[in-house]
Amino acid sequence: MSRSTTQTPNFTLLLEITEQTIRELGCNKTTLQEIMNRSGLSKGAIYHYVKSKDELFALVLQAKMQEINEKFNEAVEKATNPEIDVPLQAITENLLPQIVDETHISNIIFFYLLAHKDTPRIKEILADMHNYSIQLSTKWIEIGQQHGVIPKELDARKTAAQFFTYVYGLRVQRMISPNAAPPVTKEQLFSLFYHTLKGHSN
Amino acid sequence: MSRSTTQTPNFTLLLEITEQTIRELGCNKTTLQEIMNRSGLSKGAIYHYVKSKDELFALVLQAKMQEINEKFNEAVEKATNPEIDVPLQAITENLLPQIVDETHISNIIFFYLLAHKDTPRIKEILADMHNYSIQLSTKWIEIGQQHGVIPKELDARKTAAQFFTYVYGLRVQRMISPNAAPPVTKEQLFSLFYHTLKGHSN
Amino acid sequence: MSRSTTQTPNFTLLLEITEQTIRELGCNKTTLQEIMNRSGLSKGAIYHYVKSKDELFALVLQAKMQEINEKFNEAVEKATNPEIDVPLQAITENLLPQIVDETHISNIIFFYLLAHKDTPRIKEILADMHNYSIQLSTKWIEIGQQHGVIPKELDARKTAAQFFTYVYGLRVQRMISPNAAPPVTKEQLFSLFYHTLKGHSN
Amino acid sequence: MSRSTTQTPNFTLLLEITEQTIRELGCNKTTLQEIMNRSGLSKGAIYHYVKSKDELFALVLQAKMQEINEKFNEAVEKATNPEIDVPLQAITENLLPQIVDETHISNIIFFYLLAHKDTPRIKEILADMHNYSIQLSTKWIEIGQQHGVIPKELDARKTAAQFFTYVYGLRVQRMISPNAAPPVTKEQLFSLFYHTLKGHSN
DNA sequence: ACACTCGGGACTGCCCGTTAAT
DNA sequence: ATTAACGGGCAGTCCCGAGTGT
Repeated sequence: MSRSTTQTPNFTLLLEITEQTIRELGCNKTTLQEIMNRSGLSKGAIYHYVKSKDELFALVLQAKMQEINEKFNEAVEKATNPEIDVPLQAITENLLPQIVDETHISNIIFFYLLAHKDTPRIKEILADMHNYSIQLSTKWIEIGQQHGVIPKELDARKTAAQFFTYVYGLRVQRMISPNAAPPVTKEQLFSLFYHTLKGHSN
Repeated sequence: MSRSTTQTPNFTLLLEITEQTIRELGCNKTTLQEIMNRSGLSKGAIYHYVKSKDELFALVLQAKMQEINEKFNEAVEKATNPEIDVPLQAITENLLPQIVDETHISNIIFFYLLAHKDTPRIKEILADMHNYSIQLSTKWIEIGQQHGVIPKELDARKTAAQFFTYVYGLRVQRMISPNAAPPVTKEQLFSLFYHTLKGHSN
Repeated sequence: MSRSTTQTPNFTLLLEITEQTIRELGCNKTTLQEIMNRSGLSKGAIYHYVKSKDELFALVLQAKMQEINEKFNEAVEKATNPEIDVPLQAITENLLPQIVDETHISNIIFFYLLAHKDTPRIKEILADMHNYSIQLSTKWIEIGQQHGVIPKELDARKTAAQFFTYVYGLRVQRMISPNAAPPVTKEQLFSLFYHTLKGHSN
Repeated sequence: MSRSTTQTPNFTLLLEITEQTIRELGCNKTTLQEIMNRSGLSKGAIYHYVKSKDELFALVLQAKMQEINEKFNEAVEKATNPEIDVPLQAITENLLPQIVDETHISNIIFFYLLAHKDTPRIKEILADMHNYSIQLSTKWIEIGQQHGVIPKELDARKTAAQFFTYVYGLRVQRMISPNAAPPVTKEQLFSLFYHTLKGHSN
């Protein structure tokens, strides 16, 4: 899949249709047949863009991550720009929930892929996704440290990892009992985060 | 499936074979055909005991939980018996790792089922499993409180839930990057646990 | 199946449940499982009364025929009793429609069995059913002849056969296009019948 | 299924094999497995051409109808061509028996489908088949009227419908008791036909 | 580069019927 | 007379690749 391929209208369509279908039917019931019907693309066409159904799903997930990344970079730019006074907490309030509270599609795809991790390609994508998240989070902590909001002696990367452990836990819990656990509030998340920070040097 | 059915030799065999096969091939590649070949049972026989492949997997998981439960009860009996001086920590050391460090089959099945939670029956089993774990953990905390090891003002159930959130997170992380995250040691787990206890009243 | 068996409460129940289920779901979707669920009988119990699912269906059909037979005999009794003046036409008007206009279950079962006639047992039952119908009809014509309503030179049996050929045709047509063919009125049927009578000596 | 698909060698093969198999084993015992074995086609290949086993059978039936249609058109051409002197009766003698005396496969498939008419698709095909037959017959009667062999005051379509009712009846009877009812002779059929014509205006 | 038809093979779940035991 | 346990066949679904055209 070349770079240029990524921008093909049909490929974009494919991704959108897939996302929409997963949203409606869930991953398991989203068959190639359904995607074919909805998109008008043929099986051959789909497999021209993508090596497997799982990879297709993974690409949808990646696209979602891209979006978050862009928003993050914008926020970072503002935060690091001394001219603009954006407290770190603002980032937390706007951005973190998106990462955590993924009731939406990313979460569904994520756990679908997790169950298919015996496919090497999937495992790889999953690991990438994880590293990417950690990276994002790390950077964010570092900025906090620069601003003096987070103690500088912390290992940013380790802290990020710790934090994400909890986030994963929250996601699982939400999947198991969606109503039992109320959606995480900004406040909870924030306090949790600082708690993680202070607690462990691990 | 009546209670008596559970003890049928063939049913026990079925569970064992399934467990073994999952261990070797993973959930996705564990086909009914393979189980049929290995166990010598026919498809009809299997479906006599079980309503679907997913339910079969879920039953293996439940059986594993049963084992843990029994061990737990034994431990509790010793812990509550004043004659026998078994410090609470012993439970933690022996039992908790089993719950958390499930590199083994339970974890694999768990995440397989999580990806199939759109099947109502599976969702149900998953919720049961969760509640069951929380229950176990709650009881364990309460014993700790009776022995004065754990502060009595804590809400045992909430604490247990908190704790398990983290445990789930650990499991996910281990699945994504098995080598990145080193196996959780007893000490870590114990400290984590007490940390959770102290931290939140949430 | 002994004679006594036929009166067993469970057997009666079985027949009723089956009939009801066929009425709701049609023959093809009426599975043994469904009948088991509804009746509370186990598979073994059912197979104690009946040799196969097809035979079960056939028995329901036979039971229906029994009912018609009884009504017929009552009518015949009245018709042959000189004291009671019941014109032959009364029989025609009340009884024939039941035989012909079987939008109801008998028709459904009949054609279901027809498609399974390669099973010797079914073929046999079907033939019985046919002969039985002809017999009934023959007797009816003969009564008509005794009363002078039907010309005596007709071969009652052949006429009955001819008549039924047409009736079968009507049933098929009704199944293929239920709305196209309007329900046969008493008048039509009666005229058809007399027409058949007059027409062929064949 | 596009028009071109219909001429694919494999599709033609599929139809032929299916027909042959039904001829040998009957509809119920004609399994996909058997067709796969005989044709060498895979299940995927078959389901590429056809949506279900029933549809496959229906297509065989349609193909048979096509054949009759072509023969009919040839005959019609000769009959309407004043140069060629072909009495109408010739058509009747050669063609009608084919329609009626279907001891062969069409009849078997027809009643198989009739028992599966709860599938909407099948019901549709069945209705088509019926209309098609009526159309054919209607045209044939009209030609007869033009040639002065059949009284012009008859409603051709209604007469055709009446006629087919009887034909269906004959088919059923033949299926129930093949030996009881001797194969319909040309003479019988012809007489029946004219009888139908004269009798009803209905 | 892009698209599609055709085809292959694996797998699940369903369903009917049988048998051993009681 | 009734049940649980069991066997095995079948249809339909699905993912995917091979070959073809454009």
